[in-house]
Amino acid sequence: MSIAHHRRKQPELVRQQLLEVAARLSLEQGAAGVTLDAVSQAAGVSKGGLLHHFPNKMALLNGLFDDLTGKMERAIEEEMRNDPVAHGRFTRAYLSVVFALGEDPDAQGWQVLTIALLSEPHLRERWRLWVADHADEFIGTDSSPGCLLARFAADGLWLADILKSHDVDQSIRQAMRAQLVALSLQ
Amino acid sequence: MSIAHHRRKQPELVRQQLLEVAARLSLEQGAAGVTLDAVSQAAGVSKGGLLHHFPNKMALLNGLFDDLTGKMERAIEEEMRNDPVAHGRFTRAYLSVVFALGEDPDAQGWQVLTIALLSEPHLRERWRLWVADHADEFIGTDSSPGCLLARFAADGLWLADILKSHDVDQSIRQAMRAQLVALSLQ
DNA sequence: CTTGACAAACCGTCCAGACGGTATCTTATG
DNA sequence: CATAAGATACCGTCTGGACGGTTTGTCAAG
Repeated sequence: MSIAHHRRKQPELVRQQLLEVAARLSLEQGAAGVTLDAVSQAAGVSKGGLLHHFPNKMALLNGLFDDLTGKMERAIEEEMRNDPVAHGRFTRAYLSVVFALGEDPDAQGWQVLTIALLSEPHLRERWRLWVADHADEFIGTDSSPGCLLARFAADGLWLADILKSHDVDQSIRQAMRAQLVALSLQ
Repeated sequence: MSIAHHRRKQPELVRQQLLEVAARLSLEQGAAGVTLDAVSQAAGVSKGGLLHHFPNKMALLNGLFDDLTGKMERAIEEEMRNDPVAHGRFTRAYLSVVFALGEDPDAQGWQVLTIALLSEPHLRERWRLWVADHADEFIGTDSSPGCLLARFAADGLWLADILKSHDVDQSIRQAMRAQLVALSLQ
């Protein structure tokens, strides 16, 4: 009986807090660091509390996946609304979002997704479905080799951001982005 | 006291076998499937035998890393030897190796590396060093934005191969490669 | 007073690594 | 060359701890 037991109940807030903490832990300590004990403790909630919101660990990971892909979904839609050119519209939105990811220091929750993604075969499958759905939806405008290549390059940059493996100068970064946008139009 | 205890001793062979099995397990069951018990059993070696070759689990993972980056290293050097043009030579070799990876069905051991890489912070650091070393070594010939972009795109394709997230037609694949080679020359 | 939102103790399993041993190989010495 | 003396390559069991999940209890709000 402590803290959360006596404070005003805000289940949605606690749920969000749990997801946030899970993401942070996965970044700092690797996917292996995401244990029910660690997450619940870091979120200031008991293990039972965590399991009340997510009945098992996979539910927690799925929650993370839904949360993050949901945000990505909305960000992409937002970008697409401001793009008058049909051809390659999805690809350019994708570029915007991915590039922004690397520049926003507190967007690390996204990066965590990729890591968990690769570790968990189940989430790999969900990601494959996500990609297939979008490739299908925008097959008319974004299936050219140029678009595909641009998205692959963005993924590569994403990976580099996650691993912090390259130190890319900001101006070069922008030049690369311009080149990829050009690719999406060809 | 069985099998390997009575057969002629072949430490190097056993060591190789252990690495191979570890890679296979990681692919089939995810990183969590790489336990000392599972690896030793699948390799036909006792747990003690495994721990004789690799004093702890991290040593095993490091062994995997060394083995795979070593192979990659040699493959790249081989490719570079056959390339007369200095500018972008490393990048083109990198492209060759990465593209070949996705086409060779039994090169899946490589893919496992990436997964373990992202999961383990320690290996992430080692990978960062590997990249930094090579970027440094070929700074004179392969540091142009075009080269960087080409390598990022290759990484993205690599990721797609691992996740099996995209179904890229073989002819499109080759067209993309040609375009990336052109980028490495500009 | 019922129900949702937690707490806290507990359980079974799995896993990394330690340990004490045994079999085979290598090397040095007589 | 023979062989003793180690060094090296394994075997198989045990343990302590971590981790996912369950159960039971508690409190606050409606």
